[in-house]
Amino acid sequence: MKKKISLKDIASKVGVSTALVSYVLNNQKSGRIRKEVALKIKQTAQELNYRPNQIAKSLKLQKTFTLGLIVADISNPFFSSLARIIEDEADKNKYTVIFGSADEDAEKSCKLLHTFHDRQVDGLIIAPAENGEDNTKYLLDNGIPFVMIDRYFPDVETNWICLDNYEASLKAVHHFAKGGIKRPALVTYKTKLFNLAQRKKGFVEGLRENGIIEDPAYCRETSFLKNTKTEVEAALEALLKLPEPPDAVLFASNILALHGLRYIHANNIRVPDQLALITFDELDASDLFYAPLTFLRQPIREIGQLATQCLLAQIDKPSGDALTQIALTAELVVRQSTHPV
Amino acid sequence: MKKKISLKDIASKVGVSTALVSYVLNNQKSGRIRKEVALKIKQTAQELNYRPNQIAKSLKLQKTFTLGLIVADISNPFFSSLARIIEDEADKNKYTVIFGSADEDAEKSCKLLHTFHDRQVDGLIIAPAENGEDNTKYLLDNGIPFVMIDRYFPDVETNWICLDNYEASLKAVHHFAKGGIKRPALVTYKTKLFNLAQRKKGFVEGLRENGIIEDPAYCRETSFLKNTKTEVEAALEALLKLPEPPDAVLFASNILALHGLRYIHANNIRVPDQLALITFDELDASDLFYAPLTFLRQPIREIGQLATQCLLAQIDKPSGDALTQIALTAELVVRQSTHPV
DNA sequence: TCTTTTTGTTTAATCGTTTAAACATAACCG
DNA sequence: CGGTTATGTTTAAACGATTAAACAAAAAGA
Repeated sequence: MKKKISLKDIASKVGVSTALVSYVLNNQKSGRIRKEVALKIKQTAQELNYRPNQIAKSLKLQKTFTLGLIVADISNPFFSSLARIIEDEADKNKYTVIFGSADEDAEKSCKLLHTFHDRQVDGLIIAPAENGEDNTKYLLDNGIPFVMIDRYFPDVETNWICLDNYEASLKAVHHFAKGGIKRPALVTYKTKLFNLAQRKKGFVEGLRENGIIEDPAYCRETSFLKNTKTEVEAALEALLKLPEPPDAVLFASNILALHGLRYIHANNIRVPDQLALITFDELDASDLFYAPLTFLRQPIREIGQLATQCLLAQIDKPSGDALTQIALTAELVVRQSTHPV
Repeated sequence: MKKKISLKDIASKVGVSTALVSYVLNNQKSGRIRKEVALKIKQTAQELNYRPNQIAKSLKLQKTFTLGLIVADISNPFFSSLARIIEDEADKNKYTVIFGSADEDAEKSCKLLHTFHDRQVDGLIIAPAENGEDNTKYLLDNGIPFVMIDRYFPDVETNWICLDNYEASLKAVHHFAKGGIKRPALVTYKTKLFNLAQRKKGFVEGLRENGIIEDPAYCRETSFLKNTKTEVEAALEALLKLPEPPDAVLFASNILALHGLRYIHANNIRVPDQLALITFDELDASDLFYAPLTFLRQPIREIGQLATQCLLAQIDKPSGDALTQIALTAELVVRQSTHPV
């Protein structure tokens, strides 16, 4: 790795002090510097292709212009889309993003958090893991600016930008009911994560509002961290074997939907006649499935942008202790999987 | 942002110099330091929850333990999967990854490259953009370790880990031919990028080897950067309107395939009877399409791991000027879209 | 002419580490 | 006992920037 040109190199070439070079290149003390000298410095900097060492700058200024992004898995399309939007928004403000996947594991999340803090990131955008309350405390104790996305802990006061998951599920069930569905089922994860809890709660409330009796047999929870595929398959199999099988399923995430659809497809289950479907999040597959899928679209762009803006605002004005807590509305995109043609 | 504990804090609390603290915490001069003092320092560090400032460390050591990843678009599942693998591989070696999306634009790519270089990344993994040869020169001139993935410039000597795209296409055409296909078409991008050029070349060679006369009408190139969707649709429409329409299509990327499939689905084109299909890369949709898709699977894990390892090796031993250039084999996953059941 | 102000530049400290070299003090040796 | 060696710790420079403060010289004012 060839050594980069430093202020010193320019200074010695021009025959001035590094201080002067720094002043000139940062357009400071503009009135006081001899024009010829300033010009000479600028030219030399250009000639030598000078670019400031951001590490040195960061150390001195106590600011890295770096944001840390902690998600469950960057290869999950939901998070990678979010990452892209955050990247663009950060870039607009001259920030760079470092990322890490925590695999829904509070310990990994904690490790990443430390790694990023050690690197002096100016702030963090986090999709926290289950049981990640302690991590949050660490962030708060150390006054590290951060925003949560996708989920949050209702008992901890933090900034967050999330979907209104309760309302989204509710909307889904109402849509089912309007279409004549009598026994909708829910396939979700077994987890305490607030966003998923709310999805379930909304589902249950939806049943109530439509006068459908809640029966736990219609609400299946699969392992969150592993065996998801086989458990989703098992869940569907169990549902379909019920004396009165459900006539609709709401999948609480894109991953669940994907596994579920594979099963449904492989077993020639007729959608929507035999089973109407709604999924959280869109899949590539959503409109390619023989019965294009009705789904709840998250406003990913808004989430990413608001989260980044909220974070940057916090970084710029650490005093502002007003919390930003935004629950955005999901759009129900209606297609054939709930619409017998 | 609360200030972090520094070596100085520990030093003054214990009553020794920062040097000693540094030696102790880095387990250096182990023989020479009084055990009680060492213990005291370690305890105090623990108590105060000391964590070294990586920025300061980076500045001093001229090493950041950071890798830069430049892809076309982090939200493209191909690249986000790669990103995840690179992340894990980097993490195993105590590196962190910063990423940027260049949108297949050499200028954006150049900007990212500078941003990352300014931040003193130890090396870069790059999916270079069309006309990105100059960027490559910059990297070489400055002795910045880097590896290319997915594509490379055959005229520039660099490290790269890519798919053997020529062979992959060839394989696809042979498979078509074996299935009785007479007039396979190709839908690809209009670009000089080597990987896509090779995909085309392999396709053409496949035709030749199977005694099919090459006809430019069966090889459609869509805009790379925008309007891809409409151009793919137009391409398929044109193909199907030919006096002798193709009986198969090879899509040269996941995005092309996605647009193509939507068109095919919307227009009730029968797969594989009317049109057999092979795609580069898997989609969520691949096995959910009513005729599950035959596709060319890239060894993403291998690409990511080899690229990271190659980069780290370069960083550790900059003298080693032997080039790593690896073309990996695609696996043809055969399913119904080329198999009338 | 002597102060005061303005103009232009340098000095030196600082950010938080690392590390060669210097410096004490104690132990060993002939 | 004087000189060497071993042991334990500190000093100080360095990484590459920023910036308050000091400084010097020229211009303005009294």
